[in-house]
Amino acid sequence: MNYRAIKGTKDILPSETSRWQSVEQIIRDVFHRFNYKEIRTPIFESTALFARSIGELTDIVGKEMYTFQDRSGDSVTLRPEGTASVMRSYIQNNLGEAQPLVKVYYLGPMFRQERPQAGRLRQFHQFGAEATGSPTAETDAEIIALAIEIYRRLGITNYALKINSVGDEECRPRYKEILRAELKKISDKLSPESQKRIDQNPMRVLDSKDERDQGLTAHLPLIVDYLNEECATHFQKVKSLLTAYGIPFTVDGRLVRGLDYYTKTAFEITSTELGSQDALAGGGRYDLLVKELGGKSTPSVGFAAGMERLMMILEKKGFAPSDNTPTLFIAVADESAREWGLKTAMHLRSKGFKIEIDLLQRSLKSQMKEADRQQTKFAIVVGSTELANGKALLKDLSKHTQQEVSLDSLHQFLQ
RNA sequence: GUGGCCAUAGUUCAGUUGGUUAGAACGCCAGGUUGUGGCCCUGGAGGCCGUGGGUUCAAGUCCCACUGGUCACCCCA
Repeated sequence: MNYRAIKGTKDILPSETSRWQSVEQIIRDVFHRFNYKEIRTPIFESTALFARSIGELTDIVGKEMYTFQDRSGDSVTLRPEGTASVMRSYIQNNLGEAQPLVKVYYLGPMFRQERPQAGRLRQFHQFGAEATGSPTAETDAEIIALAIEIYRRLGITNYALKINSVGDEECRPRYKEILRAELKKISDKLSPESQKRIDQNPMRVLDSKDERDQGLTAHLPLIVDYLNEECATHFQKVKSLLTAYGIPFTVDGRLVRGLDYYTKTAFEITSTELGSQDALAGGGRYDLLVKELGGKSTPSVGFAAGMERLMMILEKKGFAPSDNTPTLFIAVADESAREWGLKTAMHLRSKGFKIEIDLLQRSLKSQMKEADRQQTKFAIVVGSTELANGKALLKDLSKHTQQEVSLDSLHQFLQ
């Protein structure tokens, strides 16, 4: 075989697209119920946008981006996530000037050059939402509830919501210093990865999967205990709203987001039905980002979720997509009926019916087999006799019944 | 980037201590009173056994490399 899809990319085949479309439709519907409008941004942006927003020191920017020079020598990057582009667009198009709160969602491919594994591809799909312009805890709670509602609608049950507050530009640096000092005391016992993080991003050490690290850091202070009053009040409000909404959650004081722009609320939704890549969705508040990107200081909250991971669960659960099968298969018994069949197919399609007809000049038996394979609701067999009589047998393929119908009023029987 | 496992028809797999023409199931195609699906029956097409080296009288089977896949680390959705 000469050509294969690039490592870490996948074809979504005709046998799978119905399921994807159904799921996407439900996701869009939930977004619309919360009055979020879709935004579609380009899938590539100038490299600097991502470096600035996601953070120069993150793994995403440091080693996972598809970055290249275009023919004019500009450095461009395939988007590794959605928020940066949305915020860029928000600023560029002055979306915040038309209304104080802008609520948008997106759905589309993202790109990160990681080693592929279960639930992790190089081109993958994310959906997400951003609510920009509100500092209130109500907005954080809405974003979380919105994400949860999508999973609820899709019938996902084995998930867990973890939340945390990562503080703001005032209390977080203070906490980081305290934590850093504590980590330095045990630094020689920590994993090499964690040692590196002590200076760069000490909070990530608490998030380490390494069991020895977890044991060593078990008793260290958590940021929830060092929040300033504003952050603490905000966090409290988010929690009480989630409780009021009937959304179960656990506070995980070690939860940290991988992108640098988060402040205050951080959350993650994980599923026990996935492999080691078990995060279904993640998000939080990022009050500093818009200003960081050159806009007016504007508070914002959002989340992003992985489509493939969601599809993995839904496929396992046997999620049934909405019906896409043809309504009628027109089977022609002889040459005299072929042209009639083709014309009738066109006519009925224009009336809004899903019609299939054989294009391979196959035998009647083969046509019937094809109708069965396609799981069409009805099949009709037409030959010279039927054309002469103006009547034919319409067969209900699942009920195994048939009735004589007039060829002129076929559409009346196709419900 | 590091490591484990895997690689045989379209698909899922079986291939005995290396030993003649590489098999099954499903799928596909064609038939089964020349105008009728699903079940059943019969027949058929379809494999340089991932690629390249090596060991051997003999390699799908053993060894090495490469490529690809997969899972995990890492990271994250």
